[in-house]
Order: sequence, then structure tokens, then C-alpha cells
Amino acid sequence: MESRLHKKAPKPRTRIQKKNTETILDAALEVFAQHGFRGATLDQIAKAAGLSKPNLLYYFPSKVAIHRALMDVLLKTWLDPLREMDANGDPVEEIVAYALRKLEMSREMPRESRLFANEIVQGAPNIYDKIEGELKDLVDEKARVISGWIAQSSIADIDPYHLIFSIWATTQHYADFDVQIRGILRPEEDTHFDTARVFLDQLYRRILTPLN
Amino acid sequence: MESRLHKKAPKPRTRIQKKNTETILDAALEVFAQHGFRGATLDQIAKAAGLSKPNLLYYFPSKVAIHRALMDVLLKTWLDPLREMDANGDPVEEIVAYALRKLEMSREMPRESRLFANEIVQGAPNIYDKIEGELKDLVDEKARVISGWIAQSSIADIDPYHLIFSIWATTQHYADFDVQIRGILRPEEDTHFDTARVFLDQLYRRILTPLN
DNA sequence: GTCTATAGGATGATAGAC
DNA sequence: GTCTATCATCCTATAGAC
Repeated sequence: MESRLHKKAPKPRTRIQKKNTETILDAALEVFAQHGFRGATLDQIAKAAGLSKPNLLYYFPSKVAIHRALMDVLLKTWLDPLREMDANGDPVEEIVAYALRKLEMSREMPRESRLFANEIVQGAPNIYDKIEGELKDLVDEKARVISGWIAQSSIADIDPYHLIFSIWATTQHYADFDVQIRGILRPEEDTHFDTARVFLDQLYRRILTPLN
Repeated sequence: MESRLHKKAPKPRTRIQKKNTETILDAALEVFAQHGFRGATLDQIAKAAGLSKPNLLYYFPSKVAIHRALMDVLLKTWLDPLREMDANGDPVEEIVAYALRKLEMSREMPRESRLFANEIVQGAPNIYDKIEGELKDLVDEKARVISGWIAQSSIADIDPYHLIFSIWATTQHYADFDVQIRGILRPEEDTHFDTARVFLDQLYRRILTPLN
């Protein structure tokens, strides 16, 4: 017998269930990312998923349940690039590579970035505990690594936390403020990700390289 | 007789009208910034303004009218710091000063920053014309100024547009992602704006200073 | 599992007394 | 100018047929 403490989406057992669950989450990602939690409606999600509204609610018990399911996956994948930063690698290269990986994520997963941005800008009502928890823990750990690199003069002396913040800001900006950037740079194709890559590589390489 | 082409808020003529209009806009700024356009309700705004809902709609004909009134003021004040960047000043100092002014705005006007962020992340439905218009024009103009400085070797050779984007990103991040930063840095008081100032000063000074 | 129909509540906006 | 009462619509969620 299943737990009754929390209403949950049924664990997808059949192929159809799994497929529908994924379709719904993908549709929900699209809609939540563009309109925010409150601005998104089940009608929009249902339409995007090609299902009826009640059928949506057969797979997920409520609107918040869909959003929560998305958020659970999001934070994990969102932090993967930072986790990969290797304390034993070359300091400058590790940090620059991290920034470029983040930029790559903005290009490949702009919807996830905007979903996250919507949540944070509005006060992180649904993931504040995770920010104070696993996110803070990971950042603290990596900040210590960076501090170590600074102590051994492998990189220039800068605040590790604000360095990480600046990497988040500059890279996610290309996904979150995409319309603004397109409005200014105009070009039809997305060549601005290439120029952004060059810029950020140059930017972080220059601040990190020790002055000696 | 008044124009019937566009429903408008009554021009505030008496002191009371002016005061109420301002109270409403301030309340609306608070609520829209935190919940986005769709997430905000007239009830919330009315409560925050200390007025009844119908009384709100006496001063503004609709919810969108309030939002529009806010957006009109916003874009202007938002671009003021960039306008102040002086082609005749010292190049490095002008750009660093611009970045620090933007950071100051994030500290003093976080609600405006989040209002803007909400609008852009969700695709700028209400101000896209202004982005393609006055915003693009101003950025183009200042990018030319920066290109001139690069041409005369007063600053290092970097993409002017992405430089401006990075200034927007790194500074607005402290307002828009405030909860995240607080969750990680934790301190009770807002000392992180001081450390951010030091960091950004250092950051932009280092990339801009020519290598010669 | 999927649908139509609908309950039940919130929300933007208006009517009309004062 | 400001209020109470209310309308009309939209939205989340459920009931129940198939």
C-alpha cells in the first residue's frame, strides 16, 4: 500500500506512463519558464503536451506537484557544472572551463535557466531550503578550493564567492535576458553565443591570471 | 473633452490625486516586482496601497494600465546611468564608474530591477518595442564610444556589447538573485554590497586596463 | 487511461449608494 | 472620491461516463 503522507505522481511503470510523464514535464518546463508559476495555466500546459487537462491531473495530482517535480530535477542538473570543478586541475583552466560550461548550458537549456530565474527573482518560495542547504554547501566547498588556489598564488587574489556569482550572472544572462540581447544585437542567427564565449574566456582568464 | 483613443489614468491635478497615484504606483511596484504581472493581484496592490480595489480602479482604468505606467518610468530611470557615461572622460574610470553606479542602483532600487527582470525573462511582452528602439539606440551609441576608446588604445580590446551585457548581468544579479546570495552568504547585514563593490571595481579595472 | 461536464473559488472590473 | 455589493470570467481540481 502506498504512503498517504504526500500525494505523489504515480511512479511511471509502463512505457506509456513514462512517455506521458516526460511529455508533461517538458511542456510544463516550456510554460513555467515563460510565464512563471502563477502566470502558467494548466490549459497551456495541457495544450503544449497534447493532453486534456484532467488527463494531466491523472499523472500529477496538482499544478504545484508538476512544478515541484521540475524543480527537483532542475537544481541537481543546474549545479552539475560547478561540481565538476576539480581541485586538482589547473586553477585558471578549471574556472574558465566552468564559466564556459555554464554558458553552454544557457545556450542548450535556456528554459531551465529561465525557470530557475523566475523562481529566484520571486523570492525562491519553493526552493529556499535547498539554496540554504545543498547549494550553499557546494558553493562553500568550491569557494574553499578557490581560496586554496589563491593562497598558493595560482590565481589572482579575488573574492571566491563574488567570482562564482559573477560567473552565474554573466552566463545565465544570455538565457534569461535573451530577448533583450536579441533586441540589441539583432542578428538572425545566434552568433552572439560565439562572441560571448570569446568574451567570457578573455574576461575570466584576465582576472584570474596572477599579476606577479 | 478628453481623448477616447486610449483609456488613461486621470492626470493628477489635486494634491490628493497626486499622492494617491504615487501611493498606488509604489504599492504596485512592490507587488509586481515580487510576483510578476500575472502573479500580482489587484487585491494585493490595493491592500499594499491602503485603498479599496474599486478605488484603485478609479485612478487607473485597469491592471495593465498600472503596469504600463510603471514600465514607462522604469526604462527611463533604468538607462540613466548608461547615458551618463561620458565620451570625454577617462575611459577606464568612466566604465568602472558606470558599473558601480549600476551596482548602487541594485542596492537602492531592487524592486525596479526585479520588475524589469520579470518583464524580460518572460519575453518582454510589454516593452519589446522600447528595447528595439531607445534601448538599442543608446547601447549602439555607447558601444561606438567604447570602440573609439579601444581604437585609441585607451582600454583593452574587448567586445563593447558584451562588456555592457556583463556589467548589466553582474550588477543586476545582486538585486534579482538577492535571495540566492543571502542564502549563501548568510550575514544579517548587507555587507555583501560592499564586498561586491570591491570585487567589481577590481574586475572591470583589470579587464579594461590595456596590456601594452 | 482519457474524455466531457462541472463544481468551487479567485480575480479583474463595474454598478450604484453615499 | 470612496465604499459595498456584485457580475463575468478564468482557473484549479474533481466527478463520472466510456
